[in-house]
Amino acid sequence: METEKARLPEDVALNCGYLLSRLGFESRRRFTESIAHLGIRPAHYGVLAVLAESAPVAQTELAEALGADRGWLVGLLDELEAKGLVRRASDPRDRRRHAVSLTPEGKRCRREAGRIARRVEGELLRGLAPGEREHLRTLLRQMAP
Amino acid sequence: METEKARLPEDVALNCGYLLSRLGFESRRRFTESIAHLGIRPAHYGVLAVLAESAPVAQTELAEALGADRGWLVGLLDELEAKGLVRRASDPRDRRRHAVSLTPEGKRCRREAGRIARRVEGELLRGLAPGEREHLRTLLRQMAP
DNA sequence: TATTGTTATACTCTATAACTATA
DNA sequence: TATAGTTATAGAGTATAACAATA
Repeated sequence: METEKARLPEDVALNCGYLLSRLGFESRRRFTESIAHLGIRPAHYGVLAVLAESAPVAQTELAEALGADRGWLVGLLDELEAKGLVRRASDPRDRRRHAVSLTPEGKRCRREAGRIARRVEGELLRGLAPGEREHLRTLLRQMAP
Repeated sequence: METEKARLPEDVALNCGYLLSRLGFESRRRFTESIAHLGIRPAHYGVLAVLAESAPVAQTELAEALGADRGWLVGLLDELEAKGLVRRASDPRDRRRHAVSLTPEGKRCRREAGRIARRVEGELLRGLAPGEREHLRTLLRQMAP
């Protein structure tokens, strides 16, 4: 048995895919924790954020804007509706469609969670100078599409 | 119902936490897919990589090097052992401890998966110039400690 | 026949705690 | 009593397919 401490090799620890995966997980974990007192999880926040900008909207379009499956969205909307944060109204012109929109409480929750998201981002980037933060944002944005 | 497409607001789409989480997930997804033919998942690769550098090592130390729980490691080692990629030998000086190490096949698998990791990283960063890639790596490393 | 919302299922990753055998 | 390994459980996130109502 070796006496030296076991450690992750450099080629892994410096791989951007590994770093992104690790930091991405940590980022989500912190945000989840920081909005828990609002009674929502990150996925709920995504729904509220889209609705704040584009409501009313049908569920399929909402799922598409989130890059998610429409079946997965149903449960989230059930929870958000039960909390009084969103409304589902059936569209009179096409009764298959539900027009989803935010309630006033939903709008407040989105704003508050948005403030928290900015704060958590600040904590996550605390090791970087302001210029570096913007450069990182640019690089990530460039990879994202 | 609005006619314009629903979309994610800018303050979310440009939040570094959101971008990291999204890219981290995508990165892991691609790597998982790319090593599937080796019969391992990313977590197995982490184990192999640590062992390639620091074996033999006890399971608790291995888990610590991976930033993981020792209970979670057990199942991974069972699978790796069943595939003939790692060996567990009981330490004669302390029979509670298992000295874990790589088999020759385990070493080969680690090298092959390492090559794949570099390739996947290259594909992930294809939108960035070489200098930008190194800058990104530096920024991520700076956040990671 | 195609689409919208719904329901069900399964699989992975993660977190936690309790159990055993050794020390 | 403390530690190493093991086992069991539960929750969240994701992916997939099949279903009923409506177009």
